[in-house]
Amino acid sequence: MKANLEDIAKAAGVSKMTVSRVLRGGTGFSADTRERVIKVAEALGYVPNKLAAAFGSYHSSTLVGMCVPRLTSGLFGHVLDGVDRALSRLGYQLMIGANNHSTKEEEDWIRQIISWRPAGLILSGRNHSPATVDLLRQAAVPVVEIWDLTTSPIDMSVGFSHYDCGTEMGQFLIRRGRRRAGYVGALARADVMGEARLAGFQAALAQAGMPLVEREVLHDTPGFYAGYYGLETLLSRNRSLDVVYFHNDDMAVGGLAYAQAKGIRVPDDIGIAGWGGMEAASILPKRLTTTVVPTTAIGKAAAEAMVARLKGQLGQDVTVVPTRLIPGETG
Amino acid sequence: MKANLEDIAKAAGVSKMTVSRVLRGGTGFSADTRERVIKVAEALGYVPNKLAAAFGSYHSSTLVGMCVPRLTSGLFGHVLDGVDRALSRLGYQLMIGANNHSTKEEEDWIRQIISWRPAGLILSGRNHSPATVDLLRQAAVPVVEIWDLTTSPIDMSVGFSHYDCGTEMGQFLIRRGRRRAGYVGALARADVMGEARLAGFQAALAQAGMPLVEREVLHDTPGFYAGYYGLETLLSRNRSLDVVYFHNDDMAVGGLAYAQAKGIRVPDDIGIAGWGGMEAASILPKRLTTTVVPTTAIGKAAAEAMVARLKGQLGQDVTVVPTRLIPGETG
DNA sequence: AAGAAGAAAGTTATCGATAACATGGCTGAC
DNA sequence: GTCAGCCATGTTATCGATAACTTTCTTCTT
Repeated sequence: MKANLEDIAKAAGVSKMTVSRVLRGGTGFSADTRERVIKVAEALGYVPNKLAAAFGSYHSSTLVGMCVPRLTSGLFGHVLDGVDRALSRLGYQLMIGANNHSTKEEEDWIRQIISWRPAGLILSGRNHSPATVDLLRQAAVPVVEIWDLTTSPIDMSVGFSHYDCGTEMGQFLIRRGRRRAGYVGALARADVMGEARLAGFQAALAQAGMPLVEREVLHDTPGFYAGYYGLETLLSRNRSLDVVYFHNDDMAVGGLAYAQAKGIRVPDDIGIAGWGGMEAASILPKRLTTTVVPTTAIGKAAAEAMVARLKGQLGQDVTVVPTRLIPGETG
Repeated sequence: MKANLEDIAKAAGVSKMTVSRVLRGGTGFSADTRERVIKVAEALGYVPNKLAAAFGSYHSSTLVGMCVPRLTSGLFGHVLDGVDRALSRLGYQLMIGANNHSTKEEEDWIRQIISWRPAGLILSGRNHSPATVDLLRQAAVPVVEIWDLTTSPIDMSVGFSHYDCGTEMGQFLIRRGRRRAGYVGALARADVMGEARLAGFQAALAQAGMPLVEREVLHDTPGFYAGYYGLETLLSRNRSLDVVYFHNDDMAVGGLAYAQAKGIRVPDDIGIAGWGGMEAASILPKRLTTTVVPTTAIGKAAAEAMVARLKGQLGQDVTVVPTRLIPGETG
């Protein structure tokens, strides 16, 4: 890595500062100078040093950190994509991390990231360790919390209410005549937002005077297998259930597979509802009853809120994105 | 962000350099000094400035860049996860980008990333623009290319042969008695590696004296819908096919759904084979015939090769990871 | 007891870009 | 004709940590 501003300056017969101004596309130089500098920079194969730029002035970092629960989650893949598309177009770089649903791991990650003096951070979830909140406040870095909206944000936030998702689905299933509901989840302590959906679901049942008949929460990745075996466990305990709400679509599809394998008719014998809106769910023989989350839009909105803040514009502090309940044919 | 090395040095009554040595866990200080410095650093809530560290010395960057084709790909989500787990444990940070199967976008991304002087880069694929190769050579940055192994690497590489995947599947299907094969793919020009699988597949057919009867390549995301409509198109052109090889599992599952919807029996009327090993495929009523790719292992191996290089150890330049053909019940 | 060897510090220069301020030349208004 | 004011530029200081030396102080050997 050879050429720096000084080399260009010498070759073009101007000062470093003028080169800097030209290359950043500012003002304060003639068209003639501009052309000369750009030509020289290209000839020397100049590669800017953002390390130096960001270090020298606290305003010029183009680094944005983003922390998701798991990198293998299909939903968050789309959120990440939405963020990346919006940010990279504007010249920002994305640093990612996974917290595995642990506030401790999130704190460790933030400690690392903060030391890079990022322009902003995007976090998923509202659950942070006290040390994390301290750290963020001290660093005075813009923060967008995405995914959940139920509590008050640190700074900005983009998302929806998981509780409301659960309530809406509960009410829908009751309207469809379901009376004996069960729930299959995963990672109870860790995934606060899954718990919020369950709480909303139970609230809807309670308001209609029904209990949650049975629940099973596995200590496993919330995927197909967990759904399959979760439903098996639930039904082995109680055959009278007429609908099961799953932690997410992956698990619901697993449950569907179990029902099919055992000759249990869906939705006649039992209803099945998921959450999240995985792509696969929409092309099953029977469309899954679920709640679709606008993942890419959340990512895009988060990136835009961040950029607005960085540009000093007055952005919205809380952005609510609508989820959509898909009636489907399994509920 | 207040405290820096100097503040700690003053408060502890030592020099900046000593503080630096202590906090980096080097040598050259007494146990007494060490304790004092660490206590002061904690009291002041010191957050290191990696920007300054990386800028000041070219050896201390802990930034690794990784570029994948699409962030929404389930397979690459797992690769990313493997890389992240291995790297973050060692204190490295991951900067990501997506190239959307375009060497131009990859080049743009690399240009951005290089200006952060990363310790290393992980790229997916072997197809790079000449300018990219130049840039990488000039920057003298360690590079791990993952995913495909068929051509000679820039630096290090981790992956397998897509061509061989295709050949193996072709031979397998022939052994199962298939004679009239079709192919459904997507994004032909862009996804070089999908094309390599097809080439291998065709080579296997040719060696057995069979042609590829029919092929359909959609200009669409290689997902469920593309598979569904791809098979529909293929069969509308030629009903005599007895097996169809799909670009990936997502598309194969879409094809499976189409067959089911139209009452076409699988594997009796037609065989279906995919590639990649998506989780969902393994729990379908009939296990999908496919090739499983060890995604997480590839990520882990790539990260380890990178770290070995960064630590000056002599690592393997080419790591071959085995793929596994799953016979399944649809082929 | 003198000198060598090594541990525990301190000093100085440096990385590359940018902010903030300083300068010099030209234009236009009165 | 003069001076305000703007434009194009140059100068200087600075960000925080680290590499490479240098210095000081022990300790051990012969």
